[in-house]
This record gives sequence, C-alpha cells and structure tokens, in this order.
Amino acid sequence: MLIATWNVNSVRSRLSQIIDWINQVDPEILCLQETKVIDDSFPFEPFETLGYSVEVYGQKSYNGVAIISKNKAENIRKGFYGFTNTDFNIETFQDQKRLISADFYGIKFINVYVPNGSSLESDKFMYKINWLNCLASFLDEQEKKGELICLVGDFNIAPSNLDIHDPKKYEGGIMASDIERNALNNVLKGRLIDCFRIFEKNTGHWSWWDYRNKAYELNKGWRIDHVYISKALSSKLKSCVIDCMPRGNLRPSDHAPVIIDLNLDEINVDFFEGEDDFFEI
DNA sequence: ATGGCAGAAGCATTCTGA
Repeated sequence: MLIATWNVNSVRSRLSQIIDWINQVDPEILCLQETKVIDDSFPFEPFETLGYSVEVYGQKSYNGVAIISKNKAENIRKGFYGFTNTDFNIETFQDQKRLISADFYGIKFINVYVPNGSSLESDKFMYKINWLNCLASFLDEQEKKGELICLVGDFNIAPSNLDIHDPKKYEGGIMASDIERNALNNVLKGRLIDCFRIFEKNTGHWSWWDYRNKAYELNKGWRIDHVYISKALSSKLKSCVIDCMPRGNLRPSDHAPVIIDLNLDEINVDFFEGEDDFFEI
C-alpha cells in the first residue's frame, strides 16, 4: 500500500503531471502541499474520475493542503484541533492552511506544509518555530489518545547535514539551523521515525531543487520532504523512496514526491471483512 | 553580496516561496 507526499507548487498548474503520476504509481493515499487554491476552485473531477476521494484545505495564492485517497477518509480535520494545552492559541494559526488530517486503516495521517521561515532574522522565522511547537503539542495530544501516526509533508527543514548538497555553505542558515532541527526533533520526540533513513544512510538524496541556477541539472538539492511513522508501525514499513522523475518534467514542481510502502493488508482490512461476514450469517 | 526561477493576482508589477 503506497502512501505519498508531494509539494506540487499549485495543483492547477501541475494537474496533468499529478494525474499522469497517479496513473503510473497508483498510490493508495497522496498528500499534496502548496495547492494554492481556494476549496471551491480545487480541480476535484480529474481525481474523482480515477476513483479517488479528495479532501482539501486551501486558500488563495498561498499554502493549501489536500488528501487524495482511494478509500473515504474518516475524521477529516482541517488545521490544529483538540488542544488541552492552553500554551497555544490555535486560532492564531488558522488563517494559513497548512495542516489536514484524516484516519485510514486505524492510522491518523497528518499532512503538513511547514512554514519556510524566510531567514533566521525574519518574523516569519518565529512563526515557523511557533508553528512547529504547536505541531509538537498537537502530536502530544494524539499520543495521549494512543493514536498511530503517519506524519507527512514539506517540512522545510533538512534534518541533518546529510540532507543538504552543500552543508558548508548552508548549515546554520534557513532550513538548516539548530533552532529548526531542535524544533523538528521536539515534534518527533523519538516516537516518530524518518522512514527514508531506515533504508538510506548516505547523503546525496534530495526532494527539492531550487528553480534557479540549474539546481536540478547540477543535482544541487535538499531533502526537506519527509514521511514519519509511529515506531509501532515500523515493522510494517517495506520501503521509502524519493521519486525524482517528475522533477525532470517540463514546468515541474520544485519538489519531488516521497513514497512509502506500508504493509497494512493483514490488519484492519481483513478484520472488517470478517466482521461483515459474521453479520451476514 | 545579490539575483537567479516560478505561480498567483491581474494586467504591470509585486509578493511570496525555499
């Protein structure tokens, strides 16, 4: 069962590429970021024609997230919710549409578009850190409820210097600072694992290449798009890959999709099928 | 040190992103 995340940098500009990619890869769930469109204008029909359900949380021009799934989502929630920790006024984060979550197969899928932050001196940087701290608290709430988690998206952080093509040039700067890495680690708290690093320990693997300066042609990228799963799900994880191919398209997104293969076939699905049989007797 | 490339809004150019 393939779960994918892709910052598409405008769902309308990238629509035919996304549909082509779905036809090739056949993901069970595809989480999109930077859809850049209000919900009323989202292109639902091409996805629904392929048999997918679509849940969106968008805004005009900026941000926007969506979950495209073969099965209907349960408990769809848009933005942060359910806080018992009053340190965060989640209302202050609701104007930027950066998080959507839904349950499938007994797992809570959380799709995020983490703020970029601009530069360490910027007001946007404080917003980024506050947003990440709020995400950490949100995950604390989920952990209290015993939820299994799959957290995916564009994190706008290279977790380590292995995730930057030129760490000497960029370390300490935006997307590569200790402040951001500490904030990300506070989200993960050891309870969530970076799926990509289960399979690949070396540098040289990127999910984002700047549009400028021939970054893709020169393979000067960053690994800032991630999939994290609860430790309890780690035995179900079969693979995690970055699919670089769409970055080579004409008029591409600057990000590539990241795909995990989760072996969930023998849990909830079988259970529910068995339950149906029982009640039909 | 700066700008470079791209999308949206909207019609020239600015804002934002990473």
